[in-house]
Amino acid sequence: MAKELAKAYSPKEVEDKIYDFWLNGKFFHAEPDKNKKPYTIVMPPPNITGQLHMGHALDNTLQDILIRYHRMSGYDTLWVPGTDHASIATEAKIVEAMKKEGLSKDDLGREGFLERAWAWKEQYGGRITQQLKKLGSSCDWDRERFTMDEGCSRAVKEVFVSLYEKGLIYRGERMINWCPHCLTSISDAEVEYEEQSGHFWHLRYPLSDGSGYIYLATTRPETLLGDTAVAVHPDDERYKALVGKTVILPIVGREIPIVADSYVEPDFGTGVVKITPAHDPNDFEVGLRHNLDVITVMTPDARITEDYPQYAGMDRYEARKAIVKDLEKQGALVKIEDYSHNVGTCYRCGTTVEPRVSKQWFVKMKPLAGPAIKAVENGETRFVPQRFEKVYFHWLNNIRDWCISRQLWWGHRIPAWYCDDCSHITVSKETPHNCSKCGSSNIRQDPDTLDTWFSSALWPFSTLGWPEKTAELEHYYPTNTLVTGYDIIPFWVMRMMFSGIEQTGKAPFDTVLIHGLVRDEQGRKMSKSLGNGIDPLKIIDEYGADALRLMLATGNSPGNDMRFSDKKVEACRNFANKLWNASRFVHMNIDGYSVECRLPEQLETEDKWILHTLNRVAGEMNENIKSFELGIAVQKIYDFIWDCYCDWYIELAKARLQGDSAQNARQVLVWVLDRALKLLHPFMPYITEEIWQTLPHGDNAGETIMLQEYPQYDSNLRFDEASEKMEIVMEAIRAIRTRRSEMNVPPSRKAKVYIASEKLDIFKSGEAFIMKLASASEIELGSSFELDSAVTIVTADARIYIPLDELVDKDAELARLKKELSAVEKLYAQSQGKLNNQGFISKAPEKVVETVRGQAAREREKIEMIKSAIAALEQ
RNA sequence: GGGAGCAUAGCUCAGCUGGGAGAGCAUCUGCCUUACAAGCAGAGGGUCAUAGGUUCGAGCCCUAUUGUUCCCACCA
Repeated sequence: MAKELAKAYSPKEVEDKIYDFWLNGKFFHAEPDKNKKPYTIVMPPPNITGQLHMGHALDNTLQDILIRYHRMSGYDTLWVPGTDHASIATEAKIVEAMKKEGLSKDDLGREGFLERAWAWKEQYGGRITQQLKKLGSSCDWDRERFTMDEGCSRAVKEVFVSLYEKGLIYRGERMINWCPHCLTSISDAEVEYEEQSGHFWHLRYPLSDGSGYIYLATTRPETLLGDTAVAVHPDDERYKALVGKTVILPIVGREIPIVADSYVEPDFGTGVVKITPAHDPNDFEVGLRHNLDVITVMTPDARITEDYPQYAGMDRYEARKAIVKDLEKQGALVKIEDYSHNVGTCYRCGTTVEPRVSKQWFVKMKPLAGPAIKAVENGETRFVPQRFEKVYFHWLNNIRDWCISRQLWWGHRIPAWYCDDCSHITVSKETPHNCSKCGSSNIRQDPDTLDTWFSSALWPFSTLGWPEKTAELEHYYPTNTLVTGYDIIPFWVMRMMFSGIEQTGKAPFDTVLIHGLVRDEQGRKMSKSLGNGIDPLKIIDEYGADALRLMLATGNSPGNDMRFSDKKVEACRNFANKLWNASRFVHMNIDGYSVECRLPEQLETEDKWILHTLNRVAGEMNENIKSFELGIAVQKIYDFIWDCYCDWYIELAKARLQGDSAQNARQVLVWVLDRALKLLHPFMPYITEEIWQTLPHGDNAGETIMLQEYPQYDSNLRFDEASEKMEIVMEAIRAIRTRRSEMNVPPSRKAKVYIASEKLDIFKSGEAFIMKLASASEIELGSSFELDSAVTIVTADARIYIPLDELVDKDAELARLKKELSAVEKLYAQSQGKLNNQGFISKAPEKVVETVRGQAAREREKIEMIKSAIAALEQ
């Protein structure tokens, strides 16, 4: 059922239609099939608040390529899509939106707020998945999940309780990172450090005994209010005598001890550090070692507490100014120095974090990290590229306990209940009514929720039904490939690894394919604040999803960042159009004839050449894709379609389509196109499907290219000899074209071509092609010619003459030939040099030596050809 | 302070386990050759950052250097 194809490919008219066709056909859907090997990817769930950006586009393009490839290669292929509730990011957005209405969380209350959050999820949660569909993502939408859906919630409780019972989750008062804007704790991984310029305030604290001062410097004078000691290094001779004495804290007037602690670097500054255990993680540690008081001087939103009436209510920075001023008044300020240092900021809102002591829930990491490290060390899971192992190992080796409680409402509520009567903590999967210890019914659930990554860490198995032993879990777990950017290895990959191993005994995937960032044209990170983000949907709208996908897949190697540019997408769009027009050509020549997608029995040299080439490409592509060299793979089919199929085979076929072997040519045209489309399909799914639909197929072909068998290398399609013959003819054609072009002879000016060669049969069979593709008016073959004046062209296999009399300058021809001769002689000398080198002959592999011998032989032949051409010309 | 990446044509980048440097874009020339001007046929353009080393042979491996980007790190 052939149909008319439009003149230029128009993705807009095709893509949505095809996507619906795929959806209606349920082609993306997977059911566990024990007879097939599974191939599974779980999609990194985008945030429900998110919009599709280039990073998603890249991530999902790579996944879709792998999924489509494996589906076509006969695997039971499952791609699980879904979204993440993204507790902190979503809650922040909702709070922001509420603020515009003059509402706060407390106005709505927990219930009201959650109602609103779910409504938000309903409204925006589907947006990004819609956008993913535009890309052509072939995920199983019937299995779409959400990190807060029932199944995931159940898995979260299961894991929390089990880790708690094993003693791997505990509640404790620790120094944590606190975001004064989001008003919640955040984990170490969620702190981003940035260089900030600030000051170094040099202060002096008077010794209590009035014997003098101790000098120190700080970047945060406002924390002075909470100082409970001053520390020096135990070996520091300058201060040895002072240890054990006390100083009077300026402004506050508190008497605090001078302690000795090796944390202090004697060489830095004065070698004295003020210790504020409540507001600095190191000071907290020092405080523990010396039993110091922990005095919190700031409220959760980083204002000074009521305990210090002169500063109460001021935020950190106002307080800093005021305190510096007061210090100056008291004469405690010695000097101010400019200083730049690293400051931790909240990765969501950018606010400078405030280290804070508070009671939180933690996951004990050491016991979990070990097996996760081992799984990569022993190859159960590997990183591609391998170097990212180092990032992974580094994080796990230096990991500290994971703070998992968040002072947020949107998220999985911590399944812990506190007893008002006996203060026992009841941790349970089911909501308890009584304290598990004293039986009291006065129990209250912990108001906090879990870090959003706690649920995403379970994603590879929670989405497959765990903790139930479902058929899905059985069949599809462990999953195969995890595709993600290097930036979330510490957030997610690592946590999925230890969670998967701890809960299921198996690492959640065999391969972690890491890709880089998509940057803007100038190489900058795309960001909202720079406003340099490029909307993938706009690009799809303008150039088509296939063009975008091709651009993202090409010229990009695993783990490396890439730059986005319209120019590149345009080039990819042009390729789509090229393919489109090639199939238009095929249609023009098969429509009206009865053509099957089947190779004819009688294959011509050019048929064998294209089949041979395509076959090689198919073999290589399979290898490349298996080793995740997707960019290399797609480049090969791109080159094949454009350079081999369009620029050569179609042109060669034109010469035949009028003659006796037209029917055979039609079949080869169709067959090769069919195969090429299949090879290309994972990369450019829409256009390949659209074209494939219009072509004749074999009887057993299904209704979609998606489910065709991915072409494999086939030794029956190897035609070395015919290919070499074809290359000889092609080389002659190229050589003639080059010479004509150099002399500015337009194609319309045909000229007779004389070919002198020992391989006349080859040129004889290629006559028609030389006529057509090298603008020959007539061809004469012979062993040698004597022409008065002619353009001389030499290949390794032939001397070719074109009598373009008025364009020929005999001396110039001679000069040109001599120049070429010396060039070839130079090459020949190089080859001979190698062959004369005993080391090369004895140590280089036989294959390489053979190649060089071949080169030398061809160079030798070419030299002979040129020499006899020169001789002929000189007569 | 520790670690990693990158440095190849004017630009953006490929180059898989070492075996005679590639693509796209840009530039130049000539073409409406009946699928495609989003095209066709050609051309020019590279001491593969620098210096050593290993090897019969290095863009690729080793060492050092320079430049650049990123990640990690509690020097107040």
